[in-house]
Amino acid sequence: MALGTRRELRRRETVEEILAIAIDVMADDGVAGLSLSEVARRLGIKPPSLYKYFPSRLALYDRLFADGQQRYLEVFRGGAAGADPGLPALIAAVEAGGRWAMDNQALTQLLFWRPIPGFEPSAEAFAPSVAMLDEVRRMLADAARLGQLGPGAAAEEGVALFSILVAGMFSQQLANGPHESFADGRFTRLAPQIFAMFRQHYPPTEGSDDRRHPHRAAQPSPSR
Amino acid sequence: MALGTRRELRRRETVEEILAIAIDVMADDGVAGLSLSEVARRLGIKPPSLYKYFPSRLALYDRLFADGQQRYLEVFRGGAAGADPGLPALIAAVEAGGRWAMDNQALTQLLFWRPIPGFEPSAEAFAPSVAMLDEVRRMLADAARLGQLGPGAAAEEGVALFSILVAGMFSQQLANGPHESFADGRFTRLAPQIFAMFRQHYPPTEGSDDRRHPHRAAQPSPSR
DNA sequence: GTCTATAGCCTGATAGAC
DNA sequence: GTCTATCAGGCTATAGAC
Repeated sequence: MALGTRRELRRRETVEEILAIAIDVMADDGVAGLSLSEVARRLGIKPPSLYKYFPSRLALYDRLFADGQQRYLEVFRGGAAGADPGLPALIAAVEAGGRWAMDNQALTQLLFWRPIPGFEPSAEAFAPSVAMLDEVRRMLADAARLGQLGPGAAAEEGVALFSILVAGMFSQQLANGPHESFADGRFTRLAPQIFAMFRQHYPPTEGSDDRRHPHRAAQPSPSR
Repeated sequence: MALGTRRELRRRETVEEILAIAIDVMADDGVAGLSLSEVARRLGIKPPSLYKYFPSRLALYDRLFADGQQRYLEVFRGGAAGADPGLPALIAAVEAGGRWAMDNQALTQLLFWRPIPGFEPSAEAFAPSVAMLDEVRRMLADAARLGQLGPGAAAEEGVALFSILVAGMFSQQLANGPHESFADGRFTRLAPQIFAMFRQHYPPTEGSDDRRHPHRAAQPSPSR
């Protein structure tokens, strides 16, 4: 359903407009300060008309959460795409995600914190978040397989520790330097040290297939 | 001024009551959902009466921020008090702070995040936060002096990295497991690993006065 | 899909009586 | 320091005309 008839195309455009305005309103008035009346005002319609597109304020939050999570996931994957597999891909992905987070602070707060009591994202809206975690786990497993990290990095504890590092970096930067860029931020610019810490905590095991640092444990790598 | 006449004592008590109720309201309705009317309702007075104690809603936030920061600092120092100086004191302090954070989530959000657009804590309210940072820096310097950590740990970068670790642990736990305790939380229970990571990143230098681990062998210095 | 009208709340803040 | 009265709005949401 919802094929590309002109009517439905127009409807989609309006929904996208509403979402973009809602993000602006959150940027101005805080995530919790999102109001349907203000969105309607900026869109040039009356508040009741919004109910043709979203059945309630919480439904709007849910859609914002779902779309934000989805966009973050895409940016994350896009960041990984250009880099070598394993740790380099993961680092590139986190950096791309960090730039997006600094450019989309209201959405990031909605995704990473819990600023709206009474709002629980629906399972559907939460799906990209689960995919995100899998993505990280997969990249950590790649890194372990490639001998860039020890095997523990891809276990539950490793994934949790990694998420703490990333969340801490984003949180501190958003709270204490929201106007600084990812590259220059007092906290986000420490990303390389953060990754170094993680690597030191899960160092590659001795005999692993480390194609990235072949000089370390000089072994003739058998050609396959 | 403000000596202990009966009148002023009573006034202080009322102010304390208002602050306690305000914290409850934030716990129920979110940090941004704090309303003077609701506070008045729960206190059993009419909203205008509140203005005898606080000149505005933002002033109430400022006082909540100042008191919260102060209490957190006291808990932090109290946690350090019982432990050996240096790293053990720092670890005990962070753990005490973490337990307090889980028990005072609304206040923690006000202190660590920026949920209220338009609210900037006054310099006065911010003072304990500065003292807090000094406290951490001092403890890291102690740890370096005692040979528990390398000297870089107490430099600006080390303090920032440490704050990222702590903020990440708190943030992830508050956002993803607010009902779990500090000891059992999926993220906060990883505190020992977090500290281990930090120590690995700033390992004690060779000839330092390491009274705590005199047996330890040389470690490679962090890559950089 | 837009509107008007309205219900039924809510808010922060001030003036001024007591 | 408490109150009433009031200003001057704000909000989500629904009913129903067009």
